[in-house]
Amino acid sequence: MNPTIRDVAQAAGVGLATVSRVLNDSGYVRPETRERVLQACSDLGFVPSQLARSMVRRSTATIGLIVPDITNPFFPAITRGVEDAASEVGYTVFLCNTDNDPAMEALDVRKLRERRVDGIIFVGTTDRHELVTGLLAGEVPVVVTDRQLDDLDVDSVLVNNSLGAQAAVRHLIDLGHRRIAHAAGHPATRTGQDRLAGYQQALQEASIPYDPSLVVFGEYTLESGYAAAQILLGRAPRPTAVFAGNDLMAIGMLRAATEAGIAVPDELSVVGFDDIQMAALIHPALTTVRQPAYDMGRRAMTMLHERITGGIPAAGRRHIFQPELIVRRTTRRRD
Amino acid sequence: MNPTIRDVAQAAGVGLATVSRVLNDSGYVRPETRERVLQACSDLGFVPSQLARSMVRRSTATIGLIVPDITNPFFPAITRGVEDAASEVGYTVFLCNTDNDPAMEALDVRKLRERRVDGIIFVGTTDRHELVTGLLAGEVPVVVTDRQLDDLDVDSVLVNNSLGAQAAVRHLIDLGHRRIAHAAGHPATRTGQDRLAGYQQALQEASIPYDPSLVVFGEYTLESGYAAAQILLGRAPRPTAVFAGNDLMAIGMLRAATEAGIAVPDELSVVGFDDIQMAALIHPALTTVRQPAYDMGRRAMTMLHERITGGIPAAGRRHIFQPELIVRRTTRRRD
DNA sequence: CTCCTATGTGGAAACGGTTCCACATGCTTT
DNA sequence: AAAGCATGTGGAACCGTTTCCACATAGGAG
Repeated sequence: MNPTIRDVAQAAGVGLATVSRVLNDSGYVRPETRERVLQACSDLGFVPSQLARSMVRRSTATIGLIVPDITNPFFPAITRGVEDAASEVGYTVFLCNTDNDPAMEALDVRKLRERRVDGIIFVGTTDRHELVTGLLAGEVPVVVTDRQLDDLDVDSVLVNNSLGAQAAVRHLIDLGHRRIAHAAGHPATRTGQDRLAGYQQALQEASIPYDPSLVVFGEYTLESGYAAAQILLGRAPRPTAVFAGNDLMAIGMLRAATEAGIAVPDELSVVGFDDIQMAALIHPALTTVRQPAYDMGRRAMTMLHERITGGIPAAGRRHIFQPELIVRRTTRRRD
Repeated sequence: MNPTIRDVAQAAGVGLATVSRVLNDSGYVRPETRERVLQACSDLGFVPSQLARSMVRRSTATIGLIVPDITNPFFPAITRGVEDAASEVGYTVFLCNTDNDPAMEALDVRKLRERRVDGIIFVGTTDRHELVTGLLAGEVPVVVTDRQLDDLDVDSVLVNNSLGAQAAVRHLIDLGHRRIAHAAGHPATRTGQDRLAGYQQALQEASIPYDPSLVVFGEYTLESGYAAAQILLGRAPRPTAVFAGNDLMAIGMLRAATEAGIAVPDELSVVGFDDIQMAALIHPALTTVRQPAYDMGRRAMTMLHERITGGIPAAGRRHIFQPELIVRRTTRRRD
């Protein structure tokens, strides 16, 4: 059994309150007494119970991080950013995977509330407004990342998806492409909608008519990118370029193109979104739109911390990162 | 403020103990009473405090997962395995990144102990025996994954690294290679040592003399693979094949080879280790030795759970997975 | 010399649950 | 009729901290 503060007090020949004071560096303690207490602590191998502390302090120095799937290469970087920023302010993080399953999300939120986390960061989860509003109503600080909840007054860390998509498509247009397909993300996600909107916007600016038959929806997975490519590359005349909803889909499309004997970038240009580590490593290296995932994680955590420690106006704040086009080897001028 | 069990009791017109009983499905409660209590719970939006529960139950249904860096593509799969298995038995997991820094590890362990986790899973962390023995002495259940601590009686989930390395090198030998280099992992890690030993063993079986100048050590990173390649490909005569300590290093070597104008697999065969997702996606697709990361994570968690709930003999158990050679496109018969 | 303040210390209540024990009721068994 | 048991309920102690308050001492100010 773990020794308690009482054991320490007895061993050091002092009262409970005194031990607590040296542990927390609060109030007056004679240096000599402090020394005796510290000695007793290490003699007994005393490890204070954060549980007991949390009960009375009504805060746990703990946050919940809800991601769809840590195995998806976009999320580890965000997670790491959150973790690092959390560590710096003494917080520990609970990790939850939901697979975008609303039931799972609700379960995780419940678990986190029972554990009395000081706050929750949602990253790229389904848009279940009720969940978040419930949290907000219960006065649980929340930050949402990689997902825009428009009608909700919640702190968010976002990337300008529309702008990123525009940059990607403009790049293709600048290279002389006119027949540009889009393998979009899930239509129910704001992220997917915004990128699609950016795609349309860029086309419009270049006076290229929007052709719905060149847009197919997927689920941000490699497989759905592969499937989307099979449809899109079958269109006649075949598109000369394609903008994918994310890197994983782009890589799936690359694969489909290779199998179909379509050379990239010679016969087909491809642009992704995210700039996951893999993007630079595949062959040919993927042209993509970079999201600063690590920094987004960090920012989400610092925003959450500010919200937790108060002093922040009640209104939901938004931090919007600007995406950046990274030109590599999957795009090429059309001759 | 959150309503407490007392508020619920009052609202339902019953005693505290009764509320507790319906919450835990324990003891006798009249169905009608149960209904009233449940109603009061949802009326008040009552969320029980796991903190208070944990204090008296002396267990938190919480575990700590310590990984070097979630950003390293081998770890998300393990993490997911742990998480899934943990969820299934009602546990929540604290995630800690250490960057293999012993000081960070010690800090994280301390934090986890203060939080009174029911157990800790170490994955691929530095071999700080003192840390683990300290935990064991303090009767904190521990499982170690992806790291063999020989002289310690601790539960472990391992892969037969030596066997995997042998399979890789034998594959190269079967293809007619004789001058086979090894870009080894960090020499201080058991993993690195075992793979090196497997490499040597395979050479010996084929009566190929061991040439120390063909072995260079790295750190399991892409950069160190790149650096290792620069050294190894400079040896004369140039090796015709190389076995890398892990996939990341292999990919770094691929890159170095490409830059040096050495064609893979025509002029150089490369084998990796791990079979991270990326391995199948790069070009040419990487021949490698597969570790079942997700299953290793799952197994680690179930072992930990068995240890926590007791009934397991005191001796440290080992679960050893067999690695599997996956032949793709970076290896080729030498003509 | 008294009063006040700074310094130092200990006791007890509180945080929100679980669980042991006592007690009440209505049957069945001897 | 008394005893025993199954069912149903409530009170109080306890888990290990923090924190408020009371109290003690010593030195300086008036």
